[in-house]
Amino acid sequence: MTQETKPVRVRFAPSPTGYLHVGGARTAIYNYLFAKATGGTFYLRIEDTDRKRYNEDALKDLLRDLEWLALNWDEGPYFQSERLEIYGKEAQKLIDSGNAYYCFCTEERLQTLEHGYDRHCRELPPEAAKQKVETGEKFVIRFKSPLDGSTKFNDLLRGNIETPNKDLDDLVILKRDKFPTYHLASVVDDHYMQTSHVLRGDEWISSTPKHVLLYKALGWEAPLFCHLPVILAPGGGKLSKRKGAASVGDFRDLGYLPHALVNFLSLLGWSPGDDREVMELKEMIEAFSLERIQPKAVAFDEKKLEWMNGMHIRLLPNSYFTEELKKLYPNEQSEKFLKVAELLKPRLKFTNELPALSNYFFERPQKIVDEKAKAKYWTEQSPEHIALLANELEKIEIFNIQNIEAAFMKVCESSGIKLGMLAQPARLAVSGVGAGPGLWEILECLGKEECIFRLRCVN
RNA sequence: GCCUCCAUCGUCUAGUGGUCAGGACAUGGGACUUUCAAUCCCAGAACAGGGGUUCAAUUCCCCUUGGGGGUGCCA
Repeated sequence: MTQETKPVRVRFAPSPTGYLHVGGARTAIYNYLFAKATGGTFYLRIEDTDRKRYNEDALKDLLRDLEWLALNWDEGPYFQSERLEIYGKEAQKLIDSGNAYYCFCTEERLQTLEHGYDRHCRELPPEAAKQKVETGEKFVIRFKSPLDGSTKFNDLLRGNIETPNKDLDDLVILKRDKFPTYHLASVVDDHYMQTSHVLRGDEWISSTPKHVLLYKALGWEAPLFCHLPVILAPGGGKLSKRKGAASVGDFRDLGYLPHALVNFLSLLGWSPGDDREVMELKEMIEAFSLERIQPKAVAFDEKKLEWMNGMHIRLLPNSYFTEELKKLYPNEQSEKFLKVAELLKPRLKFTNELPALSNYFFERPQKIVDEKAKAKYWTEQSPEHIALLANELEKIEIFNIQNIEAAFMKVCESSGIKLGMLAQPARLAVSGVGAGPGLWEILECLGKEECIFRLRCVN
């Protein structure tokens, strides 16, 4: 009841140990969308409590990737490694209240155990334990899980989940190096940072009862939980680099638009409830609700992502492409950029295809590079036909599409060949490749002088 | 092994007791006859299986099967 009236505060809490995977990105997206949809706050927290796996580059990449995706956080990043004192204090509170205990078991001893920790130190008298601590013996602090009864919580997607306490172990909350484990750190932070909803991957479902118990032992109200399904590789199984791109950085390098990725990822496990798929961020925010997330694990279909990227490329303003072209060809005059942008926009699938597809508009092709098209369309008579075409084009006064087409038709008629056998060789002569925008458009864009030069050059 | 979550076309999904089970990607075919795209049209394609509950189950319950996750001094 009270929780419903609490302001929404959600977080993305990655651990800087590797690249930001699409699964993590989607978790971030859902947190972001939920915050924006409810007028809440989205904050970033870095869970860097594992000193062995900490990776500075991973942290940099993570921040860069989130920024690239435009998932702008309202607060943070907060770093758990800077909050050690707080966790230590809370762990001490749990000791004092009898909800946690010191454990002095060595790693060697733990390794001999077959089915997890056997609660060996649980019944050690507090005084004895205290003495050991004071003499400098190494220890961890474990949570004292109840031995009977059960713990339940309400998952926003799955409803009630109840776990018998006998299945819960005495988890470590403070490690030998005085760093907290995820369990303690996230509970403490989510409390003090007033997190209203915990939206995280569903690999956390089985630890949630332990977290609920921790909240209870600390006398706190637990946030609402919503466990998000995982993203699987196309054929099923874990998503990994081996099975294709898996990290946000990979997709950026492949030429995907950040918003296309965000749009696609948001639809992996969620739908707006109608048939909309290609959506602006604003639309997604307006349509977003937790209830519409599916609990089912989903497969990553890169073909659909490709399609969606194309859709978003077509939605981009022409100015995006003219700016890119300006960067690629700084010495060119700008009125050409708009024409090229219009011609290329509908046939781009990836933004990084622009250099290769636009090249011949600005630089003369050295030779015909498309051997396949050449084999299909180029004949012994082609140079002759192209010469006739060049002559015909030369006569044109107003070099526009209509007149260019008429010139082609005239050559076809006079030499009795099909249009394809003239147009394709001409395309190869002018652009070096066998595929692209309409030939008349290309020629018009190139201009009369340049066209004739290129055509005559081939001979 | 034990615990736990999940289950609609190949894939992402709509659906919440009575629907010709809808859409999208992908696939196949067609149109646009200079190419490649884009675009438009058409087609094939699903309720995992078995029990219940009900006049009626894709929809509710149980079991099986399949898949995921957990079982760390990793997150």
